[in-house]
Amino acid sequence: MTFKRLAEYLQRLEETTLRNKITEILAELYKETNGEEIGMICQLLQGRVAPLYEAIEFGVADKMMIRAIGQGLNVEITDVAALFRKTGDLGITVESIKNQPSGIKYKERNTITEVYEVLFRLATSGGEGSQEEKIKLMGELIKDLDPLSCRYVVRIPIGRLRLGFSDMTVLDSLSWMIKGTKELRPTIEKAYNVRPDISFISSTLKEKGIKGLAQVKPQVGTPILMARAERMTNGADIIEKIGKCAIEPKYDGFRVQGHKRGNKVELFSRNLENVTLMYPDIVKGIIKQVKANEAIIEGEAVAFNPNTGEYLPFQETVQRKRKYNIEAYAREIPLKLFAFELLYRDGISYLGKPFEERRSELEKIVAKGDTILVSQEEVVGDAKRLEEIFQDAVSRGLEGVMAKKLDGIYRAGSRDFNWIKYKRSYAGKLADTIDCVVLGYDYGQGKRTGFGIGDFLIGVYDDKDEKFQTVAKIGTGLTDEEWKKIKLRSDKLKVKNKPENYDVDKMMECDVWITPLIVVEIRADEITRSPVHTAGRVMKPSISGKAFDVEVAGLALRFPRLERFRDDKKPMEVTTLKELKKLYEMQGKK
DNA sequence: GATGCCTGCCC
DNA sequence: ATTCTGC
DNA sequence: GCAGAATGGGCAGGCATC
Repeated sequence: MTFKRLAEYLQRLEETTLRNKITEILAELYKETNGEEIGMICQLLQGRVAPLYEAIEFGVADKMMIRAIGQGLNVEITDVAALFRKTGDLGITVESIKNQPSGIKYKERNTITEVYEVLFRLATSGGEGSQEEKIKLMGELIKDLDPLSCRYVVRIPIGRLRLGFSDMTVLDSLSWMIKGTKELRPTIEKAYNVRPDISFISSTLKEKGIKGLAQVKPQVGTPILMARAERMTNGADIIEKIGKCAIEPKYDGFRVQGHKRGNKVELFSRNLENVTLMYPDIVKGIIKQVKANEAIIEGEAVAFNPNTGEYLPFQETVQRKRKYNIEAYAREIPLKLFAFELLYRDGISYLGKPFEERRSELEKIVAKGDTILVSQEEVVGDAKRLEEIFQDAVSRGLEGVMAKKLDGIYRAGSRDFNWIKYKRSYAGKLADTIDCVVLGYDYGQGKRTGFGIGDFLIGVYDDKDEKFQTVAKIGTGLTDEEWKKIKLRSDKLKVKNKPENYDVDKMMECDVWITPLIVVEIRADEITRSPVHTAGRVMKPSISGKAFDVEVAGLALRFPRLERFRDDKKPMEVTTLKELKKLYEMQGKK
């Protein structure tokens, strides 16, 4: 099949928002392919050339792609960037440049296989000169392909196909290809969950039918898609939703799935990256403490201070995710793994077994020790007790709690109410919001292009410096109507240059600056130390004296979102730097 | 070797 | 991560 | 309620350049 033919299908898909229709069109597309092509197509639709658990990344995003478009079409990079700002989509950008009369002929016969192979080479290129190489490969593709194909070939590496469907709909459509209905989706999904390789799944279905997936079972060494939790904001709702449930603390670390066979252990991140070499302490812990020949367990890894026994904030924990200096960091910032799931053990899959059974089996196979701790849990049947546990968790400095449905299966890859997270920041206390002033905004991408705004920069006031200093950009919490409204209001306040009394890092520069008059109430989970936000930040000369380094990091907001507009407040009444510093200090001692 | 920009991946 | 929206 | 698409802060690491 030609890539052009695929592009025509993608255009049809992009034009409809109806998921049933999308499913049908995809099935129609598959019918035109052979077993190899369907694998490549499904893989490319994920914006990749290999499954997540293979360490093959494009290493190409917006900036590199802009350079590739410039080189491929012989256009100034600044012009490409300008058009991108306007269109909010690099696919549309390249297509519209390509549609301008240029006299350059393009081939129409590139096959999907050829395009896939170029993208694969691009993704596996590395080392000195590799950026030039990637730009060259991408540029040649853009030069060779027709305008419509260019739209999609550019969107694949940057992972923004924007077709209105993703993995789950692809699984539906594979069912549709075989049966003309979605009835095989559960079977296909079950296989995909334990072998998250869409190329394998789709090719197998095409060549062997649904029977081909019968042998796909959890396997040590192949990561299983991780379950995620829905959110709720109070104990009563949780009990009403799932009844009697198990409550566990919610730690602020990162997810780890551990695979053990004999004395060999592999670790995977939530995104299925193989992270075995990064965490030798967890590997040793699993070998020592997990009493099963084969097992797949899951938990949250959190760093702690070995001297005080206190758990460390996320910003320190995450430093353990590294490629170099591993042993030194492991000594300085050791990890504990709070195990909360058993997914597989010695030939038996626990994915479809109720939580209580997974949990009791987990307790049996994890021996007491220093590194792997089975997560605490309490089964509760009433909201009052749930709230008590939640309050206790919060006072211990934890993020909140997780509630797990007692008879719920492990819903690999999906987010549903078998797991519910109840976080501190949902509780809606005034202490978690601050008032800020809008300093500028950026043009949006995709859907937000139409609004002319995608996010806005906010700051607090430092009455000592008499400057506005930044704490976050806001890109969520507004309805479509509110986006349109704030854009209109902002444009009335537009100024040509960044005002003198704005203290903004280069990284946070905005497309449009405005007079500081719009006041917003912002919710966040936490105040963190920031290298790029300027609230309270102090700089010092760098070693060479030619640049500046951060001496005291600024303050910023973690998971910032708009709570509401505060038209009743004046800009001079927003939170001051002094108040923000106080809030930061207070959160340390809860 | 220092710096800056960019990317991918944690949340 | 959070949030909004079409189906 | 699911699935998808907008968007956040901030960490390490790769590569290019000064």
